[in-house]
Amino acid sequence: MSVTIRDVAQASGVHVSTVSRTFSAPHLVNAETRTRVLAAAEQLDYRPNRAARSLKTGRTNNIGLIVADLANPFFPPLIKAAQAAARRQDYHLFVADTGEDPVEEENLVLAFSKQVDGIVLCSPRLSNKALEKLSEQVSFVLVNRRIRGLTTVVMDVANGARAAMEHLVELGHRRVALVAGPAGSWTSAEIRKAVSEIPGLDTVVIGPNSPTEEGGIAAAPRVAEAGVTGVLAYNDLVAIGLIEGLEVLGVDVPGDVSVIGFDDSITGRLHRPKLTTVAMPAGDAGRMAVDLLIQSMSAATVLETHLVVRESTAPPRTSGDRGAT
Amino acid sequence: MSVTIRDVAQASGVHVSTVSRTFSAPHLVNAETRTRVLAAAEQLDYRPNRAARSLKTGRTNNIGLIVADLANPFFPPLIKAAQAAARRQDYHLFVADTGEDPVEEENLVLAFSKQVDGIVLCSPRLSNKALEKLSEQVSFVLVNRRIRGLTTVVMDVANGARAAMEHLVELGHRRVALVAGPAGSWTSAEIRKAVSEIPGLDTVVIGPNSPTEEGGIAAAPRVAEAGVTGVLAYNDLVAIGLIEGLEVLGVDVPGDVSVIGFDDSITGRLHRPKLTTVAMPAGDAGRMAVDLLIQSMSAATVLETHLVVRESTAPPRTSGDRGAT
DNA sequence: GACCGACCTGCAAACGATTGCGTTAAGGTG
DNA sequence: CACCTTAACGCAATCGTTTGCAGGTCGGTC
Repeated sequence: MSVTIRDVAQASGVHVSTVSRTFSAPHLVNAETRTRVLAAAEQLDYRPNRAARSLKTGRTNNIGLIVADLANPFFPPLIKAAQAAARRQDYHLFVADTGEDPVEEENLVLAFSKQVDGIVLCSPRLSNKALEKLSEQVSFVLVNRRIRGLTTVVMDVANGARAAMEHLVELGHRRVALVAGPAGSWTSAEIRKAVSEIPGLDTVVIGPNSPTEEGGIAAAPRVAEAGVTGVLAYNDLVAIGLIEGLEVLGVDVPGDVSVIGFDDSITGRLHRPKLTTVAMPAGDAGRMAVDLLIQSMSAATVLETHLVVRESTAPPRTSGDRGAT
Repeated sequence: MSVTIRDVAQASGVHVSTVSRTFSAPHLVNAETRTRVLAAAEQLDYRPNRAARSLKTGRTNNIGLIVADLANPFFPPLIKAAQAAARRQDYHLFVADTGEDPVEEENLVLAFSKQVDGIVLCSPRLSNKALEKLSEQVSFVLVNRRIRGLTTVVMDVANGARAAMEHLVELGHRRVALVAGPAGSWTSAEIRKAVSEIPGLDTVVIGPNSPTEEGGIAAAPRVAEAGVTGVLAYNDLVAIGLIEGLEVLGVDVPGDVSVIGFDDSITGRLHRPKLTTVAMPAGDAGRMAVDLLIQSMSAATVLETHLVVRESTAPPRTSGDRGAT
């Protein structure tokens, strides 16, 4: 049926072990023999059987990537970079999404565990305890979730949130809302904590919310009632939904209320008004996570974020002239 | 190290073959024995080794999904649905993107071929000949590319393009542009052909273009010079880029020029002006493609598209009153 | 000229599951 | 009671690689 190491051995007149070595330990085989074997392999179109290889070696050269929601524009750039990084080192990438469901998340980890060398877990919703237990079965690196003792790559959302709030303060806003993310979200908690520590700002927290456009729309009435002039949303999707919901309620952005998103996703970038947002290095995170996994290093990496000021923020009406000078 | 079928056999006092059968052919083993084996497996936390299984059986229970560009918002819903469909049948999904590069596309197919039971190839850029040759090495299903003899799932873009153009005609437009996609794109060719057959419409084709926002921006000057009042763009990203580019040139959408996109992606949905676009059943396509692959059926499936009229289209200035009645 | 590395290469036992075949026991039929 | 069928299970070969071990050859050194 398919061409095996044995066929190549026969064709080049050597033993199978020599063929094996020309691929996995070339320095152990004579240069001349090696070229002969490679020629035969080429001619027969031989391709090693990864199942057999991993059965013997215990390594699969596969890695798994689990995200909360593939359709959330935050993830595709991360996945793309992760895939490219994996491929560069001859690894293949399994991808799956949990639909924000912790149970499914655990099932996926378990399902992957016997078939990958490691897992990149993005924005996990499982408890610390559950994650620590799982880490005994399979090695993984966490993205945007920090747990002592586990390898992590996190983005500095706290700093991003501070920058966003400072931007609002500079524009003259004093009373602002934080439209938070889902309950189990580490980043949402980080943002919340960071924001609460900012002095001179009257902050009302609205949430938890679904991290989607619908979440933003649903939060709009509560934002409108809160009497705020500025909003930091959990992500771009929520920000956009919020803007849409506010529009329906007759509230103008950025005229009446300024809105800042999170992620700097393509959807936010192309939205009108152009979204002021906190840029997240999703691609860097994806790449680093798989590199750490493949080198099987343990580390706690922090990636910088930065504020991108565009058009969804402006001075509040009452102090408009101050910001317009 | 890890718990194998042998451990389970020992723990439950039966032969390994019986354990194997309780998992892969339960009806061949006595009910009582089966529960005993299952209990032991559960207690030992046994999980079958897929490498060993696929080595013996020749099947991997993996499938590969290759797309042109993971960051293009058209694909994530397709990937999400494909992954869900695969998972429902205990398959896992490899994902990779080619960056629109035919060479990388072929490399990926080859790299996957020994490790999957089949490949879903979305919007392939390879030649018919190359694809036919590859199909001898590994079975695949093509999405949005029709080739006789190969299993395909295509969306009826021709009909979508006709509906879009008819919409423009009804609004009073007579001279329109088609901002085409990349050179190797089957859908772009289909759209072009369909549009050329529409009577009573003066169509200028602009392209090929990169299927991205940048592609749209780059095409804007040529659209402005073409003296058209309506545009059908290759996809939402191009449409949005085009709108942005036109805006810079002082051309208003939809006031001066109407623009229609393709895909109905999230990015287009959230854009302002709300994008009139041809909705593509990406999720359906992803699901069907993996289902066809798993059932290893060959078929040529056509999925319907439909026009979604929103706010990026309006009557042309010169006959505005006609459309406004 | 005996001995010693350094290099290559062959041998064969694994890795963990699947599966055709053979054996045994139980039950049914005439 | 002899015979046959069926159900349940054990036996052992096998899938394609990897890798520790054991030669074998060759050139160089004392």
